[in-house]
Amino acid sequence: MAPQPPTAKPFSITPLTRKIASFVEFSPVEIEVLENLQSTTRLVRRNREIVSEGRNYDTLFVLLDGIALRSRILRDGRRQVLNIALPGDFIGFPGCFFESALYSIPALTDCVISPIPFAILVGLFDRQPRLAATIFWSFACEAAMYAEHLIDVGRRSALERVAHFLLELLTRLQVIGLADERSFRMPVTQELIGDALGLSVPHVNRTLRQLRQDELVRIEEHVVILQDVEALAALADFERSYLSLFRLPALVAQS
Amino acid sequence: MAPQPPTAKPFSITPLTRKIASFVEFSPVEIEVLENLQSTTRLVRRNREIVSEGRNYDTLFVLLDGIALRSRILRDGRRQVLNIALPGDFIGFPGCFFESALYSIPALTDCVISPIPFAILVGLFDRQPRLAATIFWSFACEAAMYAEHLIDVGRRSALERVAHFLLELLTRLQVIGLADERSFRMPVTQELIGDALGLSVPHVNRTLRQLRQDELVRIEEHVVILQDVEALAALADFERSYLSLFRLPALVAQS
DNA sequence: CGGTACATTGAAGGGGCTCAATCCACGTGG
DNA sequence: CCACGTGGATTGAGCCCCTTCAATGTACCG
Repeated sequence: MAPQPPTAKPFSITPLTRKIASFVEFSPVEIEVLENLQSTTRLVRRNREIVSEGRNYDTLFVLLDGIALRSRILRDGRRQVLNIALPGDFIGFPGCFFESALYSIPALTDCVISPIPFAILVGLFDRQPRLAATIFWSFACEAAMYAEHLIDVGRRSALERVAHFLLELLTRLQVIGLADERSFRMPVTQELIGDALGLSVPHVNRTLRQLRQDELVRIEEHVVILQDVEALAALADFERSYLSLFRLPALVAQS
Repeated sequence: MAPQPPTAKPFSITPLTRKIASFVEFSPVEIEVLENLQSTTRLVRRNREIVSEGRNYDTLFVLLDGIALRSRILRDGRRQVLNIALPGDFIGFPGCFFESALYSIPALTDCVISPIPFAILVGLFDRQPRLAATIFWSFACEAAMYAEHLIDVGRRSALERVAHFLLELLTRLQVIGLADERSFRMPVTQELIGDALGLSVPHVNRTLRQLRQDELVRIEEHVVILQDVEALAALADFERSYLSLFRLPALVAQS
């Protein structure tokens, strides 16, 4: 599905564990608990919904493999893609904390997910506070992505938006070892980009052409190549701190 | 600052307590713990910053009185207002969970705030899991507001955006007893609305004029009157469930 | 009385949309 | 092996929503 991760890890380590453990040093016991949380798995086929807007859930899910979207369809058919869920992400926040899910989560590719009942998650706060705090933090990180996305759509031009969108994807995929220095593989259609950024398909097309002509981005056969990451970051005013500079270590040490 | 709350409560109850207790039935002990969290207060003057982007914090804050903004200023001076913080809201999520705050939080009016150290918040998960879960949920609610805001800016017209924005404010203010059936008092400038919704000031002006001509909204002397809430909700496709229909009771019962 | 903050209005322009046609790769069934 | 359908990319023409720039009005305030 993507380039191999740069660092080899034991095959039993899931993307969630890898992501979370890349920030905090966990004990073997904590790692084991974390892995056990993900022991039940389920396969969801491409284009089916992992979560459906309006239905009621009493589990969260961890996305173990594949890519999913969080999206809302408006009455008149317009669609807004809120976010893209990558391996290691929790699915169901914040929607699942409501009586009925606020958004749908369709699988963009075949997905392997692992349900985590609320009750277990809540119990974690007692028995594994460091783990709980880490999971808790990951929700804060997701909220920060929404906020950053909001700035994107509210105050940036189409060119800046697309650049920012691709840079965020690159950075997030790098964290979980699914992207190399400047490229990644993902079935991003222009319709998807448009629905994420509030643009029409024709205009996404023209914007991508512009980026191609400026030799900044190439998309070929579902492989996205950011030819000049520096220039793109300058263009989009991209600050990666909201994806990495979190203060979990301090938080956890205090508890 | 606004119409009187519809239900009389003991004067010692803070807006946070009132808001949280409106969803879940708490014991007297829990109420007391919740109140004690807010025993230290600080006054922040209008136009000063409660939180400054880039600085480091080890407390969250509860907004006890007044109105604050969460916002980001881009390099070229464009501003995006992410959200409006009302009495009873937590301030500092998600920004304060990062090494340096991601956004600034300027006080729109004089504000009374109460700092809550991270350490205490984390400790709460042990000793008062119901309270902790409730606070936890309020973060989910905030994330949902970001997502809803994103849909607004990404896929709705200026008219729909303004209508949705005002409806959300009305609903949130009603929850804390600061709005009556169809109006509230708040110093919303057209610049603020524009920066929240990704619109220019002149266009906000024209949009408001349209709403006024259609006899849907009047803004006079900082008092916002939604003359026809039903029609506005239909226009904006406003669904209040993301502000109220949360499933905390079930969550807490399980723990 | 001048300064500041905000609302209002007009003119002109552009960024992005809508509508529509075309093209291409791919899969599927006859 | 070809015909056909489908999903997606691409391109063009026309236009409109919203922006930018600029001027004016109007409170309020030290």
